[in-house]
Amino acid sequence: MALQNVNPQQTIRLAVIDDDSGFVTVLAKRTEAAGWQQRTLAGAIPPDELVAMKLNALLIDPAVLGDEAWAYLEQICGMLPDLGVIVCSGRSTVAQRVRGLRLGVDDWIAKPCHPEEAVARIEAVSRRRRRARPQAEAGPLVAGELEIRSDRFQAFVGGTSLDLTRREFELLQLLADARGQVLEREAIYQRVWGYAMAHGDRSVDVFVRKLRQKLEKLSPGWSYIHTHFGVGYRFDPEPLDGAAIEPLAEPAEQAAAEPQPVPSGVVVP
Amino acid sequence: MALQNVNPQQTIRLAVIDDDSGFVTVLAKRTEAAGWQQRTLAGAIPPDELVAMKLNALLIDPAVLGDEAWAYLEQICGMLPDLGVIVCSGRSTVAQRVRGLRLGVDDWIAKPCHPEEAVARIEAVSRRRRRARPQAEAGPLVAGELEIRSDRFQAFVGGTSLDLTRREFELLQLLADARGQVLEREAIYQRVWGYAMAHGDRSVDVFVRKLRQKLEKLSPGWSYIHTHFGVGYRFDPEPLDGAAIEPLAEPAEQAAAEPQPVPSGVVVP
DNA sequence: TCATCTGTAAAAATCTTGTGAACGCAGGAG
DNA sequence: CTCCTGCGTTCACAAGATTTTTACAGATGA
Repeated sequence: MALQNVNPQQTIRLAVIDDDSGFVTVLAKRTEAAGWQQRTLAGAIPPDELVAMKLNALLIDPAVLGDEAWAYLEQICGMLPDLGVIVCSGRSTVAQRVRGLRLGVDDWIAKPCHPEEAVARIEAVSRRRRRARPQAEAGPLVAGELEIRSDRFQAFVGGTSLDLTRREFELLQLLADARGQVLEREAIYQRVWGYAMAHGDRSVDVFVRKLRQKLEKLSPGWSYIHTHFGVGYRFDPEPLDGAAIEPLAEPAEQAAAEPQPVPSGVVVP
Repeated sequence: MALQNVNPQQTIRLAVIDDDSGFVTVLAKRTEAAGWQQRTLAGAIPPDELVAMKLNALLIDPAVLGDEAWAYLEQICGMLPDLGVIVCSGRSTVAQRVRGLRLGVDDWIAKPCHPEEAVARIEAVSRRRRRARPQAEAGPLVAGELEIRSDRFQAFVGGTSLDLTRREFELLQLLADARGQVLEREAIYQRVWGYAMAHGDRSVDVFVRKLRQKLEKLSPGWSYIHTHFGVGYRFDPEPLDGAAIEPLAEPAEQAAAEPQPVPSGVVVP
């Protein structure tokens, strides 16, 4: 049970890259009052470190970064589509602001700016994540013979653990939460790994294989993760039809005649 | 292979509530150039009508609404969580902007403002909104016996999947979304493949044939894709004339068994 | 009737996915 | 401090699926 849920909204995790100590201090005061977690960064931080901070928003004054500001913004926005990026700059031209917004910046504020407005804009940018996430409280999710317990970061079949690693569990949970919906690889990667998938990355496939292995080991007779060629994966527990039964009938006519359930473990295009 | 994806995102549907005709006109020019669909509204429009317009974003000058502006903004933002709302006002105080942003407004621009920046901000807001809710809304599209489910990248007839590949599905979805409108090959190719069609490319024809095949297999008795000689294709589900059907025995098997030379496409002069 | 345009089918070219194994890294044990 | 072990990442292939190309016959409209 989460006691720290003081704020019905959600506590926003904010990082600030700015050397205007006055502004940063005033801002920190406000955000603290709002129950946010704020951290000030010295300069350009590698994207993966930002991921590790699990930020909701990043406020950045490009002046701090000098010439590398544009490149950094582009990198950040490209790799972390879920991170709200707000630029807070001194003088700027329309062309600069347009360039920034096109790059993926969510909002561009002019300095000096009232801290209250900055807070409101950060909030507006972060607002999208309001999607109900009752996962922490929701009871164990049961699917087929599988029981997914987010409180244990583990899945079980008949009481025995699948021994999933963290990534494996997160992937399984994401797929299972999607409830029969096809998820594209990019979307999966984005949500599990936290940043944009590089072209040609096969991590998702590899982890799906690991999951399938562990699932089949403890729950043979069920098929859980289905491949959609050219698209992605879909979670949907299906009992494997006793393969022993009817290997005789002709598949073609049968297929045309009745709305057969998708054959087990089959690749659905 | 030139990947000049003109439309990385989708085309944005924008509505404007503003009586500054000069600004609106200039804006319309820019948005049109960007391939967006823009519409100007006279005043406060009921939320359900806004829903019907399937908008991505709404640009609004509160001055047009007078005293009801705040109430209207609150109503809109509360009822249409998927709509990006941008306020573009004349003079405004920090308190007003903060109030608006807290209400749910996504961005607040000061007038006069460069139309290019307005466009960029609308784009930024739409981008964020879109990421927040990938595909939850689009309910299944039903046409004739056909049910197109974008959450599964698949179409069904009576619960049975057509087993469409990704391209086939995208083509079908494009045609079906066009609702009875004739689409030229070039336009189809541009939107499904993402780049310009080379002269003499028959890909569209080939995929239309594949679609027709799969459609007829599961839904004989209906004609979905119609050819317009020298132009392109049009999606419009029509029951085939009763004379042709009426096989006393099982229609499904029969249809599946022999590839009847029935013209798959009704040619409309 | 002729020049095009479209429907079909099948071969050829590409792209995707499943899989096994090597690699590198970080934390824990000894 | 070094060695081991678990975990995540990347690579290389093979097996398949899908897409593109090609060729030809049937349609269409002038």
